[in-house]
Amino acid sequence: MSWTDERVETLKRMWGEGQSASAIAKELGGVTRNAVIGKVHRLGLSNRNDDSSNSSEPAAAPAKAEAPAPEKKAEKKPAAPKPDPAPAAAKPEPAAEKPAAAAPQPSFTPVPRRPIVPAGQPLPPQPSANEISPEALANVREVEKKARKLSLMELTERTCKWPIGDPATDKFWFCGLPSQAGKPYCEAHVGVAFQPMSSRRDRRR
DNA sequence: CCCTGATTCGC
DNA sequence: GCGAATCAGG
Repeated sequence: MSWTDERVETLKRMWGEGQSASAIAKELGGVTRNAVIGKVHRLGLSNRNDDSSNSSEPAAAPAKAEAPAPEKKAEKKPAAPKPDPAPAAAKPEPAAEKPAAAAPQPSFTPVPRRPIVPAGQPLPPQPSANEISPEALANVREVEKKARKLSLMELTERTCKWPIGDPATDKFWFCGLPSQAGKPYCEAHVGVAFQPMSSRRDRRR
């Protein structure tokens, strides 16, 4: 498969939507996520540094006498310090108001909403606390019906640790569904626990 | 172990 | 330009 205009377009669209490279690769077919990532980089889509007024200087501009250091086999420490300015917060979607009055409420509301204050100017927004998409909440209710109802001891690295019920009674258990990679919750619960998903551009490497 | 994106480098 | 291999992190 080659990168036709159409395929590139799909790539751009999905990447812009915050889709993962593997998801995009799956959608396109015939390519691996590596291929997608590679393409994304070549297209200059990886970082949101759309510096329109920038035409030269990739990153490290050798002022004058810069030690070339060919270094054919740079195994470790390529050394590429790049200042990463705070990413501007993006607003995924407006979301509705009070989608579910009788939400499950895991007793301690694990909703670590990300502040993300773009050291900028006014900061008037101050959105009204929660803004979870109705679908997400509906999904959660659905998911909790088919929770595996695991006990604390049954939880593993890959089980959703979203608590359900009242810890003070026997009517308490954990979701237990397959958790998302690296996350403590399953997909549905990740959806209500975390809003953003794509602002992870801070690699020190 | 699962996943994510980032980077390198032979082709 | 391409993408597998590898790396780094969650």
